[in-house]
Amino acid sequence: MDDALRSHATEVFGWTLRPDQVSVIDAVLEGRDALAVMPTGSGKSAIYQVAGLVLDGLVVVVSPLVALQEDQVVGLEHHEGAPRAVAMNATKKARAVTEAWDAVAAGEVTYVFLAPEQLAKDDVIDRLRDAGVALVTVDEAHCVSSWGHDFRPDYLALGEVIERLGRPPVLALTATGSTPVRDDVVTRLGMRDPFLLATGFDRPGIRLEVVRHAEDRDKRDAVVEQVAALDGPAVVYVSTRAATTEYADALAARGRLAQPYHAGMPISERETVHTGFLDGDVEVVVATSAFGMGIDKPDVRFVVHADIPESLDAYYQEVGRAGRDAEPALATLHYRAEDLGLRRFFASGSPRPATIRAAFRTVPATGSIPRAALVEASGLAPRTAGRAVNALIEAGVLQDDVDGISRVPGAVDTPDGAAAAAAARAAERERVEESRIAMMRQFAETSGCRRQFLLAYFGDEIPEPCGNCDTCASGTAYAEETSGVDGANDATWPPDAHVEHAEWGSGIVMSTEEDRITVFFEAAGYRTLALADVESRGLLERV
DNA sequence: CGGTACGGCTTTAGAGCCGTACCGGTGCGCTAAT
Repeated sequence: MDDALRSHATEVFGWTLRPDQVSVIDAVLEGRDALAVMPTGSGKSAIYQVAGLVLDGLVVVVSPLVALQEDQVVGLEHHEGAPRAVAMNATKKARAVTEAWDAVAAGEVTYVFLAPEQLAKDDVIDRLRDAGVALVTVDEAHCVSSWGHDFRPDYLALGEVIERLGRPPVLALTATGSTPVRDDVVTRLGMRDPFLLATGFDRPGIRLEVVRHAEDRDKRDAVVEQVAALDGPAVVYVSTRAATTEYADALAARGRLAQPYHAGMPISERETVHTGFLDGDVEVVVATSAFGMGIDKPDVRFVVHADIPESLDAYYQEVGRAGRDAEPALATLHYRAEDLGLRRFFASGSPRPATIRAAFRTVPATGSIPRAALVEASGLAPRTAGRAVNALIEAGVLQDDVDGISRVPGAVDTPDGAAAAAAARAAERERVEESRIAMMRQFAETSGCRRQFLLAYFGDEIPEPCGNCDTCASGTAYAEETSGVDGANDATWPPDAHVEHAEWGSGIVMSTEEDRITVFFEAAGYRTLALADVESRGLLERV
């Protein structure tokens, strides 16, 4: 990045770039793929915004929420001299969309914001490709991993979409992601040897606490008791919509300005709660996971989990909404082992065999069928069909390329075989999900330092207990930390090392403790092995 | 997987226990009815 661009960026956007941002911009401008894992508010958007100043062509930004797209467009419009930005989504009037596409075709637009569902449409791809795409940015890229396989299947097709756009460089941005999630994003987007920037995950100002409960009733009482006494903006996360109103009512009865928030509420009510929280008219938001992306309030003092999340990735993302102003904050997890049952339920639920067979039958033995035509011909609901197709792609039965969906040569070629292959792959996925839930459980039940555990999960290591969590306060974290990490083991099995296990296949070392090692296996999920066994029985092999 | 609602049962008339069925998160885009 030369001085001219640097000063041009400062002139247009008003900020000065940090070296880490520059390193990613440089990679992208050289035509390299890049994955940047940076905290919210650290200027991820600046990367593609600055790139847009010099790149010759469109900067396509895939964004999961329409609200985020609009925020970005408005933000860019604020800067005089910034290239033009448009968002394409279903909330736009047809006329506005037409005008926007005309402007794109005329070369008057640089940034185009859209959701992956827009990119599932052929005409959208054609228009973008004809205008010339210089960079594809996938914002909130962890959505590819967490939503792609079922909730929003179009996320999974992004890799192919990028090919069809002429395979420009790909920039993936996210504030979260353990190593397996990052690898998943890289694989699914088809990124090639990406430049990786992962800034530190530690948020030392957030105190971490876990409170264990045996009875559901006691847990509910304890949550209400705690939150009613808190002084400062708070978010309470729960796992069901019904619980949002139950807690909000109980807190309101205790004199707190508390409001529920979940995806089943009318948009206007959701906005009222959101803006009320920003303005201070709402002190406590009791929410499902719907309250998250796009919520940028710096002075949230408390994040209280009344129910345990599905993974440490989700947990830390939610916890990370506290204390963005760098002032002290508190994160409390109210834990009951039974609450993990709901998470297991959410993690299950694969397409039914009959659905898989129906989707498979629509794919010709030779040649291919476009996704849209397949959905039509299958007679299935679009979403159901999308999930089934994705399940078959993941199972290696079908493939997605420029012409559409086709059979993988040499793979199973009967509907029953396809159903069996999909079921086997789904079982593998459930094992992985189950292991992520198990990691969440281990975090909740550990007597060691919470932060050490959490950061190890994200591939960061801190040498000493943090001093700002409940186990450090009680002293158990120090008791756990016996003779320290064995340097020899660390050298043999360093974090991120690729290993092979006879039964579980290939994996990545997540962390090594004094007597045990945690490895993430692609097919089996997180597994913790005793180092003694690993050494004596040769369970793992470096690859 | 676990919680709740509900119907039926009982060493039977009022209440508690049991088994069973059902439900549970996240957002895009599009359509139909007002």
